[in-house]
Amino acid sequence: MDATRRGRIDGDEARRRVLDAAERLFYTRGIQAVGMDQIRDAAGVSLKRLYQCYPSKDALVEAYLEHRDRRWNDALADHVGRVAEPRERVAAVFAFLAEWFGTADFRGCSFINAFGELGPVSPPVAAAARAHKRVLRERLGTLAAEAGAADPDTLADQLLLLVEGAIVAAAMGTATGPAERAGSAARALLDAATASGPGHTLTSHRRRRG
Amino acid sequence: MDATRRGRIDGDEARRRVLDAAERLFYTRGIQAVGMDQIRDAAGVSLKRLYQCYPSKDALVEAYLEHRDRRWNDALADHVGRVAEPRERVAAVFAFLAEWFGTADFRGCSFINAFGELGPVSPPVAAAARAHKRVLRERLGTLAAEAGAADPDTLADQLLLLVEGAIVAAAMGTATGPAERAGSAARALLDAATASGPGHTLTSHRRRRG
DNA sequence: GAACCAGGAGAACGCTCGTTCTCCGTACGT
DNA sequence: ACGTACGGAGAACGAGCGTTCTCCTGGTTC
Repeated sequence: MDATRRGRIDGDEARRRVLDAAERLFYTRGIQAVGMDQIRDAAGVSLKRLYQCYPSKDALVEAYLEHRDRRWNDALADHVGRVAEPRERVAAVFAFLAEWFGTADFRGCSFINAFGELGPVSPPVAAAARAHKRVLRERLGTLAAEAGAADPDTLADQLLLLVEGAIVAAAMGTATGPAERAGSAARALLDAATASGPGHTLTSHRRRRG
Repeated sequence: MDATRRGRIDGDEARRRVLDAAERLFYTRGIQAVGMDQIRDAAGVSLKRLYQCYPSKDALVEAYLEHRDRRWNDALADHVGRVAEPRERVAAVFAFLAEWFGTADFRGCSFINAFGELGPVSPPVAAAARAHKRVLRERLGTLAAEAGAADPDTLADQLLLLVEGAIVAAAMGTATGPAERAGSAARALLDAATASGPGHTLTSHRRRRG
């Protein structure tokens, strides 16, 4: 068996194309709104092949969420990893959000959307969404601790609220510049949490009007 | 025609029961997951009557969102209205959230959920969700201005992010005590926004570890 | 009491969609 | 070159669901 053929596509290639198509469609239109036929059309594979790759729509949804989780976490880690200074690493989270919100096909958080859509009906979806957010919460906890917050747990939760809120507001268009607003709020909270705490860094960034 | 009969229920009574049942079911299980038959069963009316009250599922969904919007706004206004001191009125918003999150059937924000589920497919649902959030954003803007924020618009957006984030985190169970965490963050932001602003109230509430 | 009408119960219809099956062409092995 | 087995296209199947229709019961009116 050759590794790749022309005309008839390879198995791995098919899996990749199916997952790509599913991700784009599920994300932009919602999971229940897109049928397997549309995914087949977008992926350019036959229905038989599609079901060889993923035995059911549920399995495909699970793969979609897993893939999204990995890509999103990697992108965030990449953004944060480019910065060394602890306080700026927190800021990098919101810079990442700003960039993400500017994406053409941005439509909120796949996991919040999937949870709202299927959470009560599908335990796997609910679990995937919670797992995704748990990882994010832990990352924020690390950042808060590194930045010298007096109470990293509290700050981590507050940063999480800002991130979630910014994503939702960006998706619905209810706040102007949600990433920047969330970022400045995060900076203020970080200032307050480190000003009198034990890990005071003396690098006092003031906000514009503060 | 008598106002109320036994056995065969009145028209208004039917509308009320249908809307109540729809609200409970749509909210707890999601809109697409609930069929008209289930609403009929829960409301205890005939299918014919159901379609007399609401000519389609779409119309019922719209009525559901309208009703939820009014009830939620009224409850929030009630909570905030009991408090006079401007800074405490902001805090009352998060006290309201705390109470709401403690509700037995709490499952997040109907509008965020509906938007995630049907936003890309149903313009009316998207519009209703945006309208709901716009009202909330305006209320927060008023509260921020009353509290003497130097930049009420920025603070209003940040409070909105905290509220949205708290709701999402509460629904998914990703933060511990989201309402309280959001409330303390709001207090800190309010402090920072009024400390050097023109409308300084001198009522300086300090956070526990601040 | 008889005609009539409103309302209830649920069958029926048509459509969508997830999943499977059938048919056919085509590339590969001997 | 010929049989074979795999893959593609799409029909087919069955379930779910929004919506409508039918039938029947029971009350109201002359």
